[in-house]
Amino acid sequence: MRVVTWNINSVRLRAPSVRRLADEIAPDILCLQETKVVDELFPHDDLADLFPYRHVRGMKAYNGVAILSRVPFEETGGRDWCGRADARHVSVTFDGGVELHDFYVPAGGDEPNPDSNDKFAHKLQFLDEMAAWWRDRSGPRAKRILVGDLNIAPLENDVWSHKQLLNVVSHTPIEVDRLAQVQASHGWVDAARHFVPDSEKLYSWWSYRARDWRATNRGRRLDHIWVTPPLQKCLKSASVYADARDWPKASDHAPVVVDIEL
DNA sequence: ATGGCAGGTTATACCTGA
Repeated sequence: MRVVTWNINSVRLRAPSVRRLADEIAPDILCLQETKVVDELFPHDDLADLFPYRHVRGMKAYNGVAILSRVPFEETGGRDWCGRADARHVSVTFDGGVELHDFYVPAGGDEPNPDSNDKFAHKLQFLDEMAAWWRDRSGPRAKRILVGDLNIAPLENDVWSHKQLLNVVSHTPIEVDRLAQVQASHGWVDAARHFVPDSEKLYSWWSYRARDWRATNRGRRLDHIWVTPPLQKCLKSASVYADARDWPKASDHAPVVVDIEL
């Protein structure tokens, strides 16, 4: 089973890129973030032949998440966080009981100070609610997968310069600590780092602002795939499909790919 | 050291991204 997560930065603009991704790497399950479209206008017709099963939750202009699948799922869910109906979470349950959750964590604005920056306060609250929710959902033997744009690059080699990004939102110690609490709250295993050692650079996002993103390579690993301990031994491979960052009208995020033997 | 880009909007400047 190939699970892919991708911040697509507008699913209507890039529906053709979903087709190309399907052609090139054939995901069984594709989780999207920043779809930026209300459910009524989601491009179902463009994608139904590739992914007959779809659970989408969007809003106008901002955020929005979607799970597209070649294999059926039984139940669908997703909840609001921080008291806002802002389309940042959907979930599905597959035959056999494997749960999949797709998140889009708030970016957090510019200034890493929750007292002066409401967006950063929102990000921290979102992470705290996630940690509390997963802590309360007992069942360490449950088979669960959590994917998404978590908007945090936790490790030193998840960014191009640890020192230069220490005070930049996405890599500040306060966020990294909060994300570690989310991870610890349910025993989540970082699937990408299960295969790529911490000593090795690994990114999933490169800014649009670089003239040549590949040459400067100032990336960050903001997109993640986590699994619960019972699925750890099922992990077969993990990678970032950076080729997609070079496609015409590319998203600034590249897809993250994990193969799991379910 | 700085600034650089992109998507969406009852747009044609401004918000958000990170």
